[in-house]
Amino acid sequence: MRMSRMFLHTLKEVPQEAEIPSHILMIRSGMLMKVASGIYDYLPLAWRAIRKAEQIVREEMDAAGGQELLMPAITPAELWVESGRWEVMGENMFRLKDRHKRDFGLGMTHEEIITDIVRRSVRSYRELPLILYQIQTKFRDEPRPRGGINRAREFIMKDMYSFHISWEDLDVTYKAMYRAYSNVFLRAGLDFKVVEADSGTMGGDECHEFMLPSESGEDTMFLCGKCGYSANSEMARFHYQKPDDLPPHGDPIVEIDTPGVSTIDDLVKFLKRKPSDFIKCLIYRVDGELVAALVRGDRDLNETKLRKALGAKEVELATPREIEKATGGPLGFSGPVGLKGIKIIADYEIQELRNAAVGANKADTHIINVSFGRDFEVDELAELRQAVEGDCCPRCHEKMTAERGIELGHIFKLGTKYSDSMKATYLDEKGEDHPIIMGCYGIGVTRIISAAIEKGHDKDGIIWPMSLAPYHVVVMPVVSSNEDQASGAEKLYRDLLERGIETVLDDRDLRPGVKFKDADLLGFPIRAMVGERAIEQGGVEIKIRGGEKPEMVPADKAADYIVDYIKKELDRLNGLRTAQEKEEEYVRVG
RNA sequence: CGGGGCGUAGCGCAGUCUGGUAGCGCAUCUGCUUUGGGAGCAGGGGGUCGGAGGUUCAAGUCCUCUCGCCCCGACCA
Repeated sequence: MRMSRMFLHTLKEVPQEAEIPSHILMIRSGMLMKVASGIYDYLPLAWRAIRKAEQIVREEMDAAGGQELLMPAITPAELWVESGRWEVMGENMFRLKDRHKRDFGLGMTHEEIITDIVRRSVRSYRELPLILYQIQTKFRDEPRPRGGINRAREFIMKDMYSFHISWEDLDVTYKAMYRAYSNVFLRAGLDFKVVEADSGTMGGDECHEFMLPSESGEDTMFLCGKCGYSANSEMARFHYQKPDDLPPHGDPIVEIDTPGVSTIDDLVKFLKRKPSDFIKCLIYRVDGELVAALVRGDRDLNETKLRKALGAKEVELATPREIEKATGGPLGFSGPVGLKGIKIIADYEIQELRNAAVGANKADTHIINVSFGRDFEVDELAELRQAVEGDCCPRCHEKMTAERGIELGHIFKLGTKYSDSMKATYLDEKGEDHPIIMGCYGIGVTRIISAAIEKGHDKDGIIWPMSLAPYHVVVMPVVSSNEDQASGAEKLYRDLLERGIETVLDDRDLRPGVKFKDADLLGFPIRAMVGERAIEQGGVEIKIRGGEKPEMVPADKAADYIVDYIKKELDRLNGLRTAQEKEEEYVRVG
């Protein structure tokens, strides 16, 4: 590609819409253009990188026994109604009607569609296991798109689904996917971590997230440096040690006026006490029933833990009216003292509290000097609070660290959630009917690109891993109007093209500085320069993006040098993959 | 959905408080000079000031409504 003909518009200034490095650089480098919030044009350079990521994913999925297909993006409501997710997906789903007023949703994930395919075709246990996947544009009307293509409303995703006769068989594929996912990210040069996660509205059992540690990430993960325990913030448990002796109960409880003071922040100022001296009393609707959940004032309640502790399907904060009905007081003044007719569940820490302040279940009133066990009891103690940095590992009791991360992929054991509701069954050897056991596995393909830039950049621009770079090398005559330089560069350019190297020739008649800046911004892994110095010495200056000083290579060896370097670098990334494969045994399906 | 901020040329911004002929930098076009890290000079083009209504002799500026975008939070297959 000649840069004089390339559709490329780089920006010198930081676009006002962008905040995180990958978003800024994708716009500045002319890869990305916003069409609407969370909706982007992928311009030629971005598209080349995306296609490379896709290809890596495709190769690894095929190697792990997957078969690629393509499902529609426009999906009929009936299928979603069958699984119950037409409601569950709520406003996250883009919806439309056809001319006959029939309801459709734009695909945000395809469990329903694939389950429909399988139930209409698979009859026998002999056809299982089966692994199908697609790489396709997904649509999600995110409440808040952010970070450019990191969290977009339209994005490219690989979604894979597996079908089994048993949980044991699902395990085999799950492990194979775990490995295939690791391979994908290693080849993309991404140093990922795997964490336990909650399956949320996907339903199902075990699941893992593949995370790229990054400041720009939206998720927090908890990691134990000693035993390797890792979990996302939703799932992260911790070791709770009850103190051996607690201070004695203090003065008797007293009601005090707290006019209009209802948040912990305001109470801290009003009563001049620490946040940890308060008890947060949250009223939840748990599968239709109201429950009071207690955590210390400085803690956040983890709804996933609450849901699990109560063995419930759904937990949601109660409405102000429900709170009033349950406690007799308005929102912001709930407390456990004297609270009757409602189940109370508390975080373990609550039992340590003495002389705490709580809501009095009436307007503008709080109670102080409250002690657990003396002034109130609870129905149940459980781990309800969110883990924080410094909590101890639930397995080995070592201190854990917290780190931000970008979710690159997610694998789930679904079980029979969809096969039950949509009646996808197979016949076993005895001719008996059973629901098919399912797994599902997603990778954010476009997110691989933003993540790679998030990790691979410096003050001058992008530093692509060889495996994702839109082009491997830029050949640059330093002064295009100089005939020797132009013809030297042209020759190298043609040599490289002939040898199948993805090359651009910066033949634009611009000042050298502009071309250098663009080359750095666009992040080509290799820059081959033919300038005055090179011509004098009969060589080509070769500079590795992100590397040290350029190296002068004899002109007749330059193409070899570049070809070798690219091969070595791609081999290195592939080598990470095979090296890790040897470390662990795993079973490959297919 | 709650809180905060912003919409003025393709991009980045000033002008809005205090109403009076719409500006700057970058980009772009023409010419000349220049050429190893975002050149210089000269000349040119480009705007329904997000939209609608109102106040006023006069609105980018004041008032009302509305749309869009960004950030924090809630949410997140």
